Amino acid sequence: MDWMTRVRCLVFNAALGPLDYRVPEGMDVAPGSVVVAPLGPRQIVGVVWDEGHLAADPYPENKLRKLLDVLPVPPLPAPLRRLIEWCADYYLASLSSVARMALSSSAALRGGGTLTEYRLTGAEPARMTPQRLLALDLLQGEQGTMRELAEIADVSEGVLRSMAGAGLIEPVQVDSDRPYAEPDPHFAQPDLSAEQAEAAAEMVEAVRAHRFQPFLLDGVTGSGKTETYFEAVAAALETGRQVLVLLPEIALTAAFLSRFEARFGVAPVTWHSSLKASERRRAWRQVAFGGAKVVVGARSALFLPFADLGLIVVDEAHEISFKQDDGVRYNARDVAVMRGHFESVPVVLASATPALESLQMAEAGRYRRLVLPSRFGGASLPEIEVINLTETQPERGRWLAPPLVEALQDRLAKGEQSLLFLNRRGYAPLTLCRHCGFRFKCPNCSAWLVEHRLSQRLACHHCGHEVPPPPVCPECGELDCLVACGPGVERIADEAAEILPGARVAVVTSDTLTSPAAAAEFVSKAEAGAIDVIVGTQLVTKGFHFPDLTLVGVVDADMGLDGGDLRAAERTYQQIAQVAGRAGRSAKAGLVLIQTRHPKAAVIAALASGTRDAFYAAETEARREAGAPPFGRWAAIIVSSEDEAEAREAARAIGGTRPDLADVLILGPAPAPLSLLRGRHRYRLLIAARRSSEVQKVIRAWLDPLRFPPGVRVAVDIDPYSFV
DNA sequence: ATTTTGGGCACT
DNA sequence: GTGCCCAAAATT
Repeated sequence: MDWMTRVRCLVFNAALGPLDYRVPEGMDVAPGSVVVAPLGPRQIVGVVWDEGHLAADPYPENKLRKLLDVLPVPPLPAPLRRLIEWCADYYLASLSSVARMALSSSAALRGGGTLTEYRLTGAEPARMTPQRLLALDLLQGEQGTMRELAEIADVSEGVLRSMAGAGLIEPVQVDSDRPYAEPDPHFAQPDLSAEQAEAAAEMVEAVRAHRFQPFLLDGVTGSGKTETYFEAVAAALETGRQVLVLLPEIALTAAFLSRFEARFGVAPVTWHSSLKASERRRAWRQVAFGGAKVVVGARSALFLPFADLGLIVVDEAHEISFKQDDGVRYNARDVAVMRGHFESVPVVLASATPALESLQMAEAGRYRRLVLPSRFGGASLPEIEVINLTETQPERGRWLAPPLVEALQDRLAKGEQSLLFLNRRGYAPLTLCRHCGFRFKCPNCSAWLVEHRLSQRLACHHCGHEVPPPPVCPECGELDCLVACGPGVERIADEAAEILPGARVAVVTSDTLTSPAAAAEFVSKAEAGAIDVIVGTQLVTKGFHFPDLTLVGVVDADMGLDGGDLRAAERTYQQIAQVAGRAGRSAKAGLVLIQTRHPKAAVIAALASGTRDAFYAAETEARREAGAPPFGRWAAIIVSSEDEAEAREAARAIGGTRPDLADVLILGPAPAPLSLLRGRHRYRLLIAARRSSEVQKVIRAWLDPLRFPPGVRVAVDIDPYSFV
């Protein structure tokens, strides 16, 4: 492209718009090329963008500087460039901040590199030791780094090093960014039910046609959604294209990986924030070069530069953790659909409890709804009963009511597993002094400190602030006067252990399952029957399949209902329906007991009677009448500063220039419910607009002219999920 | 964001 | 005039 003497680039600097550069003689660049450009005395990474896509006056020819270098990676593909533009426009973010998410491995951009792996030479050992015998046996056909081989052979690296010295093991130089083993679409053909086969066929057809088509795969818990969409994955693999599977939690990947490997012979490539730099680099490069066929990842995987994408799956698509709440505030579920649109590939949103927005899209004919109405393998859905806490109370100082206690004792006696669900980490959400009434509060946030007995800490769940529990009250100095108020999972676990002497109780939260390895260990213990009672937060509500789990107790069904959140009822429904779905997944029937003070509340009644559609219909009507999403467009403007007065003043200034429009209602500014978060004082404005209004345009025109002191941050949240 | 510049001011 | 500090401008 030697005609292209000048190009416009996105540069990775949040404060700068697109910049023009001259292309030096002999340099080959195209839209999407990742380049190094001079900026003042420095060098900066940028991406060559499409002619005519970024509005700005052309920079005078005589002031242009030359690009310095093109980095050795494929240019970002056009569908990804369109996605970046769409995200920046829709979520009111800068192009460079969105583009940065696509270049999320700086090491990958430079490329190249080798590492040394080792394998058996097949030589006969002159001297044999027990360790060497073990290694020779277990390392047959294996190749890996010293560390990996030591792990496989269960011997120390020293043993292997001596074997290398004796010529039993030889080094092999390998490309550190080599392609991954390819999944085999025919490795293990599953037996699908007629329902599953029918749903799979539709998805497979869309994959083969390379056609944009969103699917809402709506199947009850235990209906085999994963096996069904695996057929679409297989179809994409058969045509040589790549697949992206998004999961809401890293904790779920362990279970997913083993199911994937059972179906396709090898594990997929994983992508999440805790990858090491070298793993991240290899994954990024192979996604870009096409040597990573199936990537399973967290929401950030959405912006990977797939060479030839054939399918996107969003599993547990209703999960609110797909909404990113800092930096670029995007919803991965919605961005996935847009990426499918730009890539011309189908997008599968799989869930047993779809988001109301997704159901509405299906209703409107925009998404194709595929229904799996029954559990796989003849298992039936669990029976659900409500315990009315206003009539049937737990003993004083306890949280489990007698019917739940009896059910737990019964399951323990039968050797079956139980699951107690409470969406609250730690031992107790509030600690106070019974002498003077002092309450432990976070110094950086307007929140109480949560007692964690396992780690002996009082912790803030918002900013990570931690202190050891003091022996005396910090206010009045009284000894032994601190009392824990309210239950957390740790406290429920203690109670379960008291009620059920000898029972093996496991607490499962993000505090205890800190890594995929820890998650895998929990799963294998639970599957082996080494756990009688699981006490967990939302982490245990989905993805797990324990055949002997027959009782689920919901400790406090009302917890999520207060707070006046738009999605409170929907979220409560989803969480309880999901956790209920853990019960009775195989031959033995399941029972779910829901403790509530509001048995008549619509969401509880719907759960008890299994009338999901009626609940969703009523909730949809309520949203329609309120003009709430998906029938209206909502947005939030969050103003924050370490200085309270400065934040208030900036919010007031924004409020003072609000546009006056018929179809846009603007509320606030008001202090945010969490008025202090991580040391920043926060104010917010809420914008409720008609669906037809161009709310992004309105907000841009409103905020663009305003200037704020340094230290004041103004963030816009389109389609907000968090109202704190 | 980072770097350069330029103005105002105290000091010599 | 020189040095120093801070705000404003420029970066393609």
